[in-house]
Amino acid sequence: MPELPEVEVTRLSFADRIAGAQIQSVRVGKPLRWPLGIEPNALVGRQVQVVRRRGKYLLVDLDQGLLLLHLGMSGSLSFVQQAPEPGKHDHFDLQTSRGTLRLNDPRRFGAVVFADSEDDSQAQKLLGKLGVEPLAGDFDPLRFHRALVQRRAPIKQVLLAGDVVVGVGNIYASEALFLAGIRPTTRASRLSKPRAARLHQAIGQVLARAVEKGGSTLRDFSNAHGESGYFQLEAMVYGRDGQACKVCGTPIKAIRQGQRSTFFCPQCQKP
DNA sequence: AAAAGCCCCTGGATGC
DNA sequence: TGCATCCAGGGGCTTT
Repeated sequence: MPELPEVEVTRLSFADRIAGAQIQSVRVGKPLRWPLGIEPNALVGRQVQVVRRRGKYLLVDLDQGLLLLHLGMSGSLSFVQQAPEPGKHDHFDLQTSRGTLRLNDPRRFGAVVFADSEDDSQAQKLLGKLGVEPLAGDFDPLRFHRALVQRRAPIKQVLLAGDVVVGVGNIYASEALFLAGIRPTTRASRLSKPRAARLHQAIGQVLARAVEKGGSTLRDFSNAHGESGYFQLEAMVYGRDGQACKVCGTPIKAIRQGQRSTFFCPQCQKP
């Protein structure tokens, strides 16, 4: 579910409220993707400092170490003063002096991992190969083009891989490629400098807009306040198989690339 | 090195 | 409130 916009919207919805809180108890439910990596009780008494984001990971800095949170496909966080009894899909609770941060994740592809520092091997295994942040200043079109030229895979799959640029998942990859007028099957290495620059711009544009709209709520995404997102209403191609292109009226096509669905307009998007 | 497949897991939608 | 099948916003790991 959660791509960069959903993760960022989630972060914004609780970061200020949890900053400075002291951890009072930790509850773990069913196993998530990876073990926590620390005895839960060892976190009690530590203080939450800031909540950052790297790609689709949330980094919760503590006064000693940090927690890496990933929402996987179906995860969402809530942060409330008084948490109700945990439901069957509530698999992690961080009860603090300011409220309880709770991870709900039916499919359990998500994770909460403790690391002593961002540089240690535990954290680097997850963060080490991540590409550039698309909403940060160091995402520049020429560098982007130079990276793409070395990849022969279809551009959609290069975007999803996350080692060139992070945060672009299945929805926003299709949307950005539509905005850029690029066919998702085009080999990344065949993109000209101007087309790469156009894609670079489209990625920034679509992600920023999605953050503004609170992310996309397709089935059940909500931020830590429980609020839905509305970007899906603005989707140009994602989930619109067979429907008319909003620009030219041509039916949108759905294909599969690397076991993921891809949507594009055969008229507006050139190989 | 890069690319392609596989798989983790649950639940909703659809078809029979 | 039957059963089988397919699909879903991710990504690490293994194999080519």
